[in-house]
Amino acid sequence: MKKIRGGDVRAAGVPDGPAMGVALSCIPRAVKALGRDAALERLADVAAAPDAHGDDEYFAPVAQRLVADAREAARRFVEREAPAPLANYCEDAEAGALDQMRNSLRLPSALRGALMPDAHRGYGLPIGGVLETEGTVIPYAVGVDIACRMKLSVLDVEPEALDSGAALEQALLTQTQFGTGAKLRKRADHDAMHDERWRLTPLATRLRDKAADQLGTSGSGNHFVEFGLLTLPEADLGLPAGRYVALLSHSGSRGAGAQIASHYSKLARELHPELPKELSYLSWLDLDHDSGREYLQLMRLMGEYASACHAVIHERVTGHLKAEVLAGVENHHNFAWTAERDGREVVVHRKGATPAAAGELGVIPGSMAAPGFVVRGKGAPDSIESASHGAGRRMSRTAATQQFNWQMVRPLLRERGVKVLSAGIDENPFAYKDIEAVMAAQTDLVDVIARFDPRIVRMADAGERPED
DNA sequence: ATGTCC
Repeated sequence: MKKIRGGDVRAAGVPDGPAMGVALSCIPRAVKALGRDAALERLADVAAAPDAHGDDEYFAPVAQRLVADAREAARRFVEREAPAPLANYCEDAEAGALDQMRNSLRLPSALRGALMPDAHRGYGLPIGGVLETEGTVIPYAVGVDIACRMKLSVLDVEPEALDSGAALEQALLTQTQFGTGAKLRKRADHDAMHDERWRLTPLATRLRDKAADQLGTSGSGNHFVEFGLLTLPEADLGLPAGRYVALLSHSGSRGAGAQIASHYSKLARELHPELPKELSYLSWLDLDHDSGREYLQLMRLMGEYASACHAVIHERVTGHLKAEVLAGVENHHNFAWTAERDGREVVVHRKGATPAAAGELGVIPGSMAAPGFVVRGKGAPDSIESASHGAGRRMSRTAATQQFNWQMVRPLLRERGVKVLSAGIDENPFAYKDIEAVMAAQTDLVDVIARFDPRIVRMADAGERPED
C-alpha cells in the first residue's frame, strides 16, 4: 500500500499549516480501519465541511483544528477588492462622516451600509450610519450610549395646560434628574433590574448597583424630557385626530451602558492590532467567540435598562400630574439587531438611526425649538429599513458653545413659545440642521403621522441660565 | 454619551 504523504493530505483539501500535522497524525488509525482510499475520501469530506464533522470518529481533531483556524483567519483584517455597497441619503454629508461610512464598508464582514440624512462625524461609524455585517458585532457601530432611545406618551391632559405651564413645569422639576452622576433620591425599581444577565460577567455584576441608583434618570448633552403639543391630523395610534399634550424623553443606558461600551470597544481594539489606524475604532467582536456573544447579551440588557429608565421617568411625571397615558411610541436608535438570514447570522447596527421596517413606529425629534415627528416606517430595503434619528448637528458642541449665548437664542424660543428649564448652550436650536429638510430627504423611508412641538423642555443644567 | 483614564 502506497504510504500517505503530505501531498495526498493537501489534495484532500487540508491546507498547509497546523491542520496538516493533525491530519497526518490521525491517518494511521483511519487507514487501519477504513483502508487507504476510503480514509482519504473521508478526510476530504471532513476538510470540505469541518463544521459538520466536529465529532468524526477518525478526523474530529482535523475538523476542530480547521474550524479554529478559520475563525482565527476571519479575525484578521484583509483588505477586500471592493467595498460593500452604500446607499447614501445624506446629500450634504460632511467629508468626515462619509469617510467613516466608507471605511466601515471595507471591513471583511460588511455586507452593506446606509447613511441617514442627519449624518455627522462620530467615532468609528458616523452618527446616522447603518451597517450590516455577517458574524461580527462592532461596539463603536452601536455607540457609546448603548440603547439610547426615544419614548413618547400621549396624555389625557388638555392642551391649554401647556399655556400657563406651571403644573407641567413642576412635574419636570420635581420628577426628573439630569446629569452625569444623577440618581434618584429614592431608588426606583423595575423588572429590568432583576434580569439574570446582570450576573453574566464580573463587569455587569459590578455595574448593577450603579445602574439601580441611576434608574429613572436622564444623562447630559442631548438628553431631554419635555412636554409639547402633539398634532395628529388623522386618526392613528389608536387615537382620534386632534391636538394632544405629550411627554417626550430622550435618554440611554447611563453610566452602566457607557462602561460596557468602553470595555468591549477597548477589547475589540486589542483583538485587532492589525487594523489600519483609520479602521481601529471599527474593531469588531466575532459572534462565535465569547467576547461577541457577551457584548450582544449585555447590549440587549442595556436595551432593557434604557427602556426601564424611560418607563420610570414617564411613570413619575405622569403620576405627579395624575394623568392617564392614552398611547405611546418608543424606539432605540443606538443598537444592533441580529437576524438569521439564509443560515447566516446577520447584524444590523444602527448608530443614531431609527428602525423603520414597514409599519414600525418611531419618534424623530428636531430640537428644543423645532418640531419632532412620529413616523411609521416604509421598510425601504436600500436604507436597511432605517431613517434619521433627529435633525443632526449642524456644528460641533465646541463650535456651538463658542458661537452662541442664550441672549442670542431667547428671541427664537419666545417666538416658538418654548420654555427651557435648563440646557447647555451647545444644544441650542441653531446648532442643529433644519429638521424639515431632513424629513424631506427621507420621504421614501418613513411616513409622518404626527407632529410634536416642544413647549416645556428640561435638559442637563450646564450652568448658564436659558431664561433671564 | 461617560463619576469624561481602573
